[in-house]
This record gives sequence, structure tokens and C-alpha cells, in this order.
Amino acid sequence: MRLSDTIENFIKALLTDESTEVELKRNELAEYFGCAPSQINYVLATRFSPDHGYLTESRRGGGGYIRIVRVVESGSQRLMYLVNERIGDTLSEEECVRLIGQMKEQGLVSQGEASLMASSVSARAMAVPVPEAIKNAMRARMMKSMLMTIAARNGN
Amino acid sequence: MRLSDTIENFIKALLTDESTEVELKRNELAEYFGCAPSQINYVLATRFSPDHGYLTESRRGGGGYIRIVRVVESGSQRLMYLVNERIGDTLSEEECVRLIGQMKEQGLVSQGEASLMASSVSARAMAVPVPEAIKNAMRARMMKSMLMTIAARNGN
DNA sequence: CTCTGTAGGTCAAAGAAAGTCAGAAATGAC
DNA sequence: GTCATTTCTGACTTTCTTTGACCTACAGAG
Repeated sequence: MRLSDTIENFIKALLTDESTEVELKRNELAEYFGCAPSQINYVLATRFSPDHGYLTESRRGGGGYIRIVRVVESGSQRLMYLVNERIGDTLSEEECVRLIGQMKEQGLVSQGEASLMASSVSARAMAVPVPEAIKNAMRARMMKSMLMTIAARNGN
Repeated sequence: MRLSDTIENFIKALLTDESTEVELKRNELAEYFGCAPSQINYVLATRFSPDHGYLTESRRGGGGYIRIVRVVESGSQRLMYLVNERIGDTLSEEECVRLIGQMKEQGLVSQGEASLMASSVSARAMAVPVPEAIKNAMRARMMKSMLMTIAARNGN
């Protein structure tokens, strides 16, 4: 079996039904599996990305760590669908507004969350000298990022 | 746990609901934690800055001291300050995270809103080929826009 | 007023730990 | 066997923490 798969399984074993969250030391893990530390980053990038339903955060320096959070899908299937299928690489402000409205109607997000999302992707918020196409690419990414966060919270 | 975190917690434990202010001796603290006195300055700089909602003053020489004051402001005061004074034309991701964390601690925003805001201004969400300076300009606008939305919701 | 001891401030350098990225190596499809 | 994709490594980078040497300010004694 591939090392990457072994490490993937190891981490997933730590994420049981009860604990949706683990904290690891990159160097310790690498030491344990006898590989380069950067191998851990590879595993995180290819198997624990948001698209796979995970969020990661980390800290450098003394006492540094890597934290991996599993997004529980049960209550968030619809959101995951939006993230993975519906939202592509680009989204206009109008599409964002429409999408947000739909999600609110379906009770996927609260009123407060809806207005926050809308204000973050609004033309006013993004009024900097950058082509609209780039802004729309950014809107798509921002929406995905925010929905992942909401899905993660709902799953807790 | 990191020494810095230990010292941070120690100081925060002294700042209860009742006392918004503590006075410490730098050398005594350093002695107590068995570290270099300048470590205390590091903790103050990285965890008790104005962005974190604290003010510090000190005095050298015989009978010297360090005083730490937790700033107490009303929610709307804080929001207005952030929008009109603190957030200028540009804001890095780190600054955003710090300010958001502070707002959450002060109960200005819920946990959900805080993570939503953080994810919208995250590097991941904004990963498009645009100079960092422009992204930071956008972050400032986005933060202001979202804070205004929150202020409106809070009835202000 | 000056001297001296006390106590905090600054800054650069060392140490600790994670991130990045290009390229080598292995694997799989044809 | 060749080519493309995936996996893996190592050198280099960035970020956060901790320490120590040196600097500055204040108070009290003389």
C-alpha cells in the first residue's frame, strides 16, 4: 500500500464518530512513518482538502501544530452539493444573491449568515481596480469557503 | 503548551469581570515563570495589543510596574471605531483574524459569524492571481461592509 | 544637583516547527 | 516500452517563540 494511503487511514482512524477533530505535530508524524515532513502536506492537500470535506489549520514556530477538522455531512449534504457541483469557478454578484436567497429559504443558513455573505461579495465590498472576471472567480471561492465553514458548524 | 500561552492565561485570569485592570512587576512575573523578562514584553505585544482589546502602560525605575487594562466599550462603539478608525484602506489576513477574534470575545458577533467572516477573507478564499496589496484593500472593504451589516442587525 | 541602584524597553539572533516548490521516483494506462 | 499522473523527497522559506546583551527612565541618597 502507498504511504500516502497509510497516513490517510491513520489520520482518519483518529477522527472517530465522537471526535471530529485532531491535532497533530507534522514532524512527529513524519518521524513515525519515516518520511519527509513535506509528505504530510501532500497527504493533507490531496486527501483532506475542503472538497474532501475537511478543514485544516496550523501554526508554525515553537509549539506548532496541524489541526484537521472533519465536516460532518449528515446535516449538510445540500451545502456540500453546492460547494462541489453547483458553484463552479465563477459566480457573479447576482448569482451569489440568488443562491444566498435560495439557501435562506431552504433553511440552510440563518438570516444573519445570509446578510453577512451577501455583504462580503457585494460590489461595494469588492470595489477595487480588478477585472470583473477576477472578482467573480473570487466570489466563487469565497462562497465555497463560507459554505464549507457553515457546513462544518452545522455538523457540530 | 507554549510559555507565551501560559503567561497569557495567567494574566487573563487576573482580569475578571470585576477587575478590568491589573498591575504587575515584570521581573517578578519572569522570575515566577522562569523566563527572560523580555518574554513578558513579547506576550504583551502579541496578546495584549489594542487590536486585542487591551491597553498597557508602564513605568521604569524603582517601584516600576506594568499595568494592563482591558478596554470596555459598548458594542456599537467598538464597531464604529473599527469601521471608521481602525480599518483603513488595507487590512492583512492576520489583522482580520485578530480583529474578528476580538469581536467574538466581546460578544459582538457569534461564533458562526466569526468563522464566516474569517473564511471570506482567508487566503484560500481569495486565491486568485491578484497582487496581495489589492487583496488587502479588498479585505478592508469587505470587513467594513460586513461590520456595517452586523451593526444594522444589532439595531444601530 | 548628581550619582547610583532599580526596573522596564529594544532589538537582534538563535531555536522551533510548519510551508513551498521543483524535480526525482514510482505507478498505471495504452 | 512510452508517456502521463501520482507520490515522495530535500533544499529553501516563512512564521512564531525565547533568550540575552545592551539601553533608558525614574527615585532616592548624599
